[in-house]
Amino acid sequence: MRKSKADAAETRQTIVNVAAEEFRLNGISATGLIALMSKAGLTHGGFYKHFESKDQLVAEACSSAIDGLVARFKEDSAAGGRQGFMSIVDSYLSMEHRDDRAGGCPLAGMGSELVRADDRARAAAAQGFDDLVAVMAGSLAQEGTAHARSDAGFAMAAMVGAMTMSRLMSDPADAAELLDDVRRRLSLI
Amino acid sequence: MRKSKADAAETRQTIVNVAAEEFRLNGISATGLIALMSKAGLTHGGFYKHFESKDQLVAEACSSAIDGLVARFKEDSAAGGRQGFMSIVDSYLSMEHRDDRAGGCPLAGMGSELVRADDRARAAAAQGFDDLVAVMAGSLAQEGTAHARSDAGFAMAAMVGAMTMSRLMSDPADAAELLDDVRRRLSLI
DNA sequence: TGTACATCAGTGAACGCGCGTTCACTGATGTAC
DNA sequence: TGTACATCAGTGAACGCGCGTTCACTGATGTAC
Repeated sequence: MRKSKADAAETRQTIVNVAAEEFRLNGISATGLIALMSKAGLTHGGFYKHFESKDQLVAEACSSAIDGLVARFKEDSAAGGRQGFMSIVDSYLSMEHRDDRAGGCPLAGMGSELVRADDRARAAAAQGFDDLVAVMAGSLAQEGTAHARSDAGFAMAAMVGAMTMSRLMSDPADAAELLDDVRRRLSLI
Repeated sequence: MRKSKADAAETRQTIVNVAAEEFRLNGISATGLIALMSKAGLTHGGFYKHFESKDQLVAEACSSAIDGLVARFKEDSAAGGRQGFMSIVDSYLSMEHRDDRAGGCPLAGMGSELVRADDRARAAAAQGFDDLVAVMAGSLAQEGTAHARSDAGFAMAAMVGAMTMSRLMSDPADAAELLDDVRRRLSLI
């Protein structure tokens, strides 16, 4: 049942998208390829027609998820300046983001697993962090903030940590309080 | 080959200690009980004489690692005040900590995995975050800082995020730069 | 204090299961003439 | 444009392996008398 090139490319993209969600939701090593392919509407045997290994998929799924977040950062900060910067911060540090692991920031969703991941995945994550920081720094620089880059790096690290820690807390009120504290503090940068 | 009560208690503690290291170093789901028991100098069969399940061990190992870190926070901040606070920050955001995953902060080492872990482990991690924040807030409060608690929560979240992100970076210089930026920023709290 | 027996920490084989990966096969797509 | 054939996306069974967990067994420890 050979599929057309267009169909095959679409299938491949579907697998990457499903993987990006599942890895963020359930973790990388806890997500099996059989369940993953089944979620994508396929049987597992065809996996290796698209990817050389699970590690390669991890790297691509990570890149894809990061690219999506970078795009959202750009949308959020369209206004530019301090206002653009704070739009990113507010959107990132929201309870909606906390409760949407599957669609949220991959650095918060898979952070500690990415540290141990394949070189390609780790490199993609590190590059992604830089890209996100660059978007934030871009907004800050418009205001002439002296240390836009390092301020943005600081903010991004704080945001990833706050999101991860907020998800540990069982009481949503505690989570909201932490996110709020961090949001308020970052507005003073 | 029954062992004395004292020996058995020591064995149990050894397993928890080895687990706390291995989980932080290699991840929770990537660490198998057979390898873990072997590292503790035992065969795997005896595991269930001490723990009811792997999940229980995860929770205990997490608590144990957190307790160790809380103790270090207290030592570091013995001077109290802003100086005590910054001693914690400097020690946490060091390259030595970045390169010592096995002995470092469990929130940074297993953060995204703990979010998905057993309720007991997640609760232990959340409690641990609170405990660490409490120590930092204690130091800040001595200076009469108005919002000691929320400042400490902000600092802790930023530290966990910065440590995790710094470990993604392959170039140690990049990692050091991020840690330094965050350290400098937190000194301005 | 000495003896008989129950307890149980630790051993090592075994369990069912899901993992990542491979492979022979199918049949529609793409290509060469 | 029509035909013959090679390509290859997707299927489903199978692979070896390591996982968490169970269990019969061993023999030193702990306890009752």
